[in-house]
Amino acid sequence: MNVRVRFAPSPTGYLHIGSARTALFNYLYARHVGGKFLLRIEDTDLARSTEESTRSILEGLEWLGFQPDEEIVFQSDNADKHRQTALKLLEEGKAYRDFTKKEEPGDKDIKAAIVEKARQQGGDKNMRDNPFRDLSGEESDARAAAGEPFAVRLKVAEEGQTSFEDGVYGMQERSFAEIEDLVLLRSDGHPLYNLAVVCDDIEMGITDVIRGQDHLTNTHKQILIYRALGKEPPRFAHLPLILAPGGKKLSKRIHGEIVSMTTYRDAGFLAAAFRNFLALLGWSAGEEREIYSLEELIEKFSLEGIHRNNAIFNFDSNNERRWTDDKAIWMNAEYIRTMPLDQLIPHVARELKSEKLWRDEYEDDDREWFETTVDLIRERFYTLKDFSGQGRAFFSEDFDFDPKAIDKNLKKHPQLKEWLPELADRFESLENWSHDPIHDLVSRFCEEKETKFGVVLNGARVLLTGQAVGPSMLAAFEQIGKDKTIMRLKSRIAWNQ
RNA sequence: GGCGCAUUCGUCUAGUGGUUAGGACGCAAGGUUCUCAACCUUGAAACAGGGGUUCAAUUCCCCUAUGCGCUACCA
Repeated sequence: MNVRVRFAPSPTGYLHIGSARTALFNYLYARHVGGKFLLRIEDTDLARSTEESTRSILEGLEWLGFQPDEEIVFQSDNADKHRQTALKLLEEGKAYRDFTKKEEPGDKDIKAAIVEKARQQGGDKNMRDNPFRDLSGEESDARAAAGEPFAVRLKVAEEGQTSFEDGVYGMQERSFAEIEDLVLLRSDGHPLYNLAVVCDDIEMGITDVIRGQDHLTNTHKQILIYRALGKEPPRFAHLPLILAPGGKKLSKRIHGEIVSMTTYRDAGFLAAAFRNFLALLGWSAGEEREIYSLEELIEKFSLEGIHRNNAIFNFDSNNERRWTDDKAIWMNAEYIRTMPLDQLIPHVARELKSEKLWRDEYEDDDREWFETTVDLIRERFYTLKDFSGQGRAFFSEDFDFDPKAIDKNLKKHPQLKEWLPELADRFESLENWSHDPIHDLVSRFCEEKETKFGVVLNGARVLLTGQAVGPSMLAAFEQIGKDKTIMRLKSRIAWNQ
């Protein structure tokens, strides 16, 4: 049978890191076995679903490169079918009408109220004590005909258990005594999650459900629905969760933007690097290496390599340098400095365009210059943003001077105020503007002034790039070019700051 | 409260009934250097606790602790 998997987010916020990894694993699994990767938007909770969320999720997926193989399914479009299915189960006696009045939510937090109620009921709760469970068909029909509102509940058998072999967690069993007669249809006719998921998964021909471990107990309920419908359930595999530092829940409300995929896209991460990072959060190929291309991930991916324990996404919101996981930052830097230059170039171009630093010549006449420059400066960059930030002076005259750099490398050596313009004069007469002649000239200049090479070069670095750190100055002179080098060495702007 | 899942360096993880418990990030020290990275070398850093089983347990079993999940006419 051809494998068909789906990623099924509910559009109640942007694509967060846990969902992104679920999408990744579904994608890798599908590609590994040559199956299809589908996308379903679970927007049945009209009150909380927004189009904006849907758009944001789609954007996140697009950035990561996970395009669905078939048309996107919107769950709300199938509400009628879900309803029909519930009614069919009702007709067949596999479900029943519950005429209990719907409880209005109290003032308290819904979640807290549920836990409180559960605590009071303890372990003694009889899941089959609903008085309408065994109501006669005639009476049930009559009350419904009279217009009395009802919810539809699945009639779970008294005795027995559900079981399934989870692709990650192994054999899972649950006694019926632990499963309530779950509501399929609300009293307003609205189909609920478990029903909708099962119906759609059947409809879409899903063979493997790979989702977060938070659905582990739902799976038993869903299997009951499959059975009631006379369908064979798909295979299931549940993924460990991604937690915040300290092992706490990673939440949009508390942790904010840091959990959103678009944050990483906008912060200058490469999708390839972030995918790679995500893949290693809860999965391993069992080897001592960290860098994997998408193709390699697809080739090596297997459910067996997925861990059972939750992983912590490490970050420190009080530390600017550690705003997100160290390893993610490292991996992005690793990609930036080691990936094939021709693959990096388009990303840099996009960044420069968005910062208005792009010139069309970079694509034709100055293409070679552009490539060499990118190759030179990428060595110490962490994100694509650095190309328009730290690397700005290579692409524009409009760059800022780092005050610390001025103090440390310029003002500490007041003689540089005379020396650097003098060096510029010497450069004027240099015919061959390339590394070796520049080196010889500077080194003779330093001997003459009886100063260290570094003093002059570091001073020049501040005037030429505005930074205290950067690539080799000799290479920088060459790349920035003779005219601009001379001009910047003579500039007084930095000195006056 | 009930049910379920989990527990190897700070973090991501490898691994085995007998290992100096390996790698990566981060951290520290040193080397290199025009700066900073990169790179190289080195270092600190872990089997949650208690019982079993066994000649031998980090590995198998049980208990405890801790964390997480579920416990809705949410998804």
